[in-house]
Amino acid sequence: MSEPYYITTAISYPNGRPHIGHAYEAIAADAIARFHRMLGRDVRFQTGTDEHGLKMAQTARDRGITPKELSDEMSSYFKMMCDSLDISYDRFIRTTDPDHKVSVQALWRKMVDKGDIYLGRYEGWYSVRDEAFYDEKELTTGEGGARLSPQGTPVEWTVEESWFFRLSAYQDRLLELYRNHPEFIQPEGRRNEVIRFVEGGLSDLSASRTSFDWGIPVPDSPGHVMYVWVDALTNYLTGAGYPDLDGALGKYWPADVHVIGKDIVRFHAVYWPAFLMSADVPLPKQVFGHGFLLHKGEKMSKSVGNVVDPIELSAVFGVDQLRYFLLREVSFGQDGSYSEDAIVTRCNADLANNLGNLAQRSLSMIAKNCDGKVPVPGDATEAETSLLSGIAAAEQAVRQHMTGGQLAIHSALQVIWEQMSLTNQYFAEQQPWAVRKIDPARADMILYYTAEAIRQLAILARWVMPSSCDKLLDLLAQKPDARDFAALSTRLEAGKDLPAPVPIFPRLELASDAKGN
RNA sequence: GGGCCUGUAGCUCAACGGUUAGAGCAGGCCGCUCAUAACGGCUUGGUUGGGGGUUCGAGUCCCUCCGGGCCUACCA
Repeated sequence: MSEPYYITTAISYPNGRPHIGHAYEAIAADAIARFHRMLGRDVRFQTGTDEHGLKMAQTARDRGITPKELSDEMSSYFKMMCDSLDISYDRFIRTTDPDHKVSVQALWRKMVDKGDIYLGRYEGWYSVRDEAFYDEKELTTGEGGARLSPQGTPVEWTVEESWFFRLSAYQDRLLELYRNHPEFIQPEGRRNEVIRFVEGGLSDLSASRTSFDWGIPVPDSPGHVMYVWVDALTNYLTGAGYPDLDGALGKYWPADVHVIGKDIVRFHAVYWPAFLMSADVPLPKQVFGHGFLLHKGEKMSKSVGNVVDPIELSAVFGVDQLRYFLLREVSFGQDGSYSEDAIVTRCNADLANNLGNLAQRSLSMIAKNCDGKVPVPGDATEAETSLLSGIAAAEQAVRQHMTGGQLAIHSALQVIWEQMSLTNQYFAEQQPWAVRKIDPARADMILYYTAEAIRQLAILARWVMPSSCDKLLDLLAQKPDARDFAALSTRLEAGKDLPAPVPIFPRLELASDAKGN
């Protein structure tokens, strides 16, 4: 069996509908997962929802339904988003899944056995109305000097019993991990921040709550439910069959990469490895903190009203168009900016004009002049040789960008699209439409090599735009099992019947009411 | 308060301390007609945020100022 590859996204907290940021993370992780599948790896890709906690319980109460009913509904929106964006998850995990409870409680017991869990007190300013603790500096002073929460509700100093995790004991081992495995936290900037944070000293972590009950119960401790991060992070292990890592799914652990947003790097790069060290579970190989998507350079927020529904966007511009745009336009790891305007510009230039039109013009020439069959290649000249060797070199560059620990998705795409431009150049220089009049065999040959280049380019881009590239490969009569990187070296078969060509990437237009958005 | 990152052509970004700072998109001109008014060629455009310094040589290193962003911290 081929080498396992386990990749996860963060699980989303479904107290609202999914937004473009959720879509971005899912798309990026999906592309990486598909890339490794095309490389022949045995890929396991997991995403899902994190459903416990106070907020969900409150919202459910407000709506007069049970937390489970609420999370069933909300989780389904996230699953629907994944399905409509062609996210090829192997499991959509929910923290309310029965096996997750088993997994979390097993991990907890291991940490208890290690002596890393102890009973203590969690103290702070607590608002009964908000059911939340607030930091001193968040408070405001109301009438008569009363302390108020940011929501204006009264707070009182509250002492709550809580189980604590002995995080402080892991400072040295964590620093050693970061030192010995620079690739553990990526990108580089995030790594530096985490190191400085840990160097500054670690406090023990409150690991249970008694103020609400919508969560996974702490074993043998009535009234206590698991703190959110113990619960949520463990989903990655649950997906590998924990506590039975010798089972069918155990081969996927340790995970190759957790793809997450930069805001939760600390939980994944500090708490998570500490929990695992405590429980004697091998550590994941990498935590990759991607950047945020900004709308025209500004943060998205409900109050500004620039929160965009990814499903709507993909319905307007196309799923693969959205996928391509996000992965090509944003430097993976950096923050990125998007706008409908930018999507249209980028997709028209790269997809409709460069790739789509190239395919359409060459394939329709084959349809008209070659009886709809793959023409005979003949003996390649310098032009054809360098065309294909350029693409072969690009494939190597793409592999390096995607497997070098950097996950430079945008660079990989850039390299592929350079080859598309070169193929357009080849086609224009060779002028098969003119050559046909004086040397039909040579014209056939030009069309053959152009089609072959398109076949290879479609394979190279397929992990980013699965359905469009599959359509393109359909037009080249390629079988489903001839679409991975291994198939790059098997040339088009002359004489094979091709279906009538159809345009794959239509030109996009900005909806008039969306101009400038 | 401490620390990190960043500011390069209208836009998005490249440039091991080394020849006249590059590319894509956008703009302009020309060509072509096979194609989704697409493609190809040529081209306009930057005192690399300001100032100072190190160096034979600085976008690249150092200092400082200005403008963004982020992490972190119990100064009222």
